[in-house]
Amino acid sequence: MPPTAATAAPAGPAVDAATGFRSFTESAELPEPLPEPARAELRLEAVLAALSDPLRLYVVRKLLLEAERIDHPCGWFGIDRPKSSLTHHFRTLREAGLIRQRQYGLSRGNQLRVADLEARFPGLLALVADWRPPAG
Amino acid sequence: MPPTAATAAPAGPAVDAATGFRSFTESAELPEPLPEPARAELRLEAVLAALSDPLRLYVVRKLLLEAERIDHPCGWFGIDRPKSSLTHHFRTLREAGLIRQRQYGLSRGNQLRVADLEARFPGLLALVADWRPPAG
DNA sequence: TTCCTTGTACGAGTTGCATCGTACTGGAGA
DNA sequence: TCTCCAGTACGATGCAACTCGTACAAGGAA
Repeated sequence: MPPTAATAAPAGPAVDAATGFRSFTESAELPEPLPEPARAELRLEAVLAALSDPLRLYVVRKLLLEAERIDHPCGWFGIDRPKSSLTHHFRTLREAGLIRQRQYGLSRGNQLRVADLEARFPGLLALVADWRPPAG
Repeated sequence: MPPTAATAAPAGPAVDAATGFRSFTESAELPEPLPEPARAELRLEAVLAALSDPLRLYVVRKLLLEAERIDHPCGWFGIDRPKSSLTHHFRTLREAGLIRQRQYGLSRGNQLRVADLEARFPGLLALVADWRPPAG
């Protein structure tokens, strides 16, 4: 944590002009993530509980397969549920340590914690990648 | 599945005289398992939900590390809970497809479905083996 | 300033799960 | 036959999670 260096940086991260996606190549420009467990604090029970819900499994899988270096707001996932329900599920994922959330003005970027998860639970994300939804 | 061969076998499996443990080297002698999902029916969500409970994680890990070729009754695990609670957790594990249960007269043998789990969810059991209980 | 958008906070209703006491079943041994 | 024993079945309780509607906060654009 640099004491004062980041304050002069622009408010948001670099944005691809064509896609509107935010890039993570320059990590110094990013706003601080919302509260989350550190890598050493990740609990297998909590991670598995978070992944035992098909909706959250879908979110994690979509992030894993389609958003490796880019984060996306909640609306990007195309889930037809009330906003308050999505808030609940994304917070569950963040508190279990599966995703990192950053605030960009209005929207909130969701990024999978690939490195942390692979370090603590190697092979787990491969199981998520192989998953298929129950019926459809 | 041999059509009629197993009917003439003795009631129980081979038992080690020194330890009292039942061996699975002669599978033809075993009684039929209790109802369980077939390998192709295993659902990742259900398996992860079953493993999200620390008590069940402990049971699966103990079976994985200490009972590879042998099954054990519920009492063997040394869990200080009422019997009705243990029935609930072992049934949850069986219905999710993690363990196989066979009736030997009075007691019921619990065996981890290592081959099925490795085939459907490779690497999952390695995560269970690395798990450590929360505090103690 | 006014409106739109993204998402949170709060609360209520509902469901499901964990826990456990009690009664019961069915085999094994004295 | 009588008793013990491993485990089930049933029902009650309490708690946590899922779902959702509504109200609210805050940035961005007209």
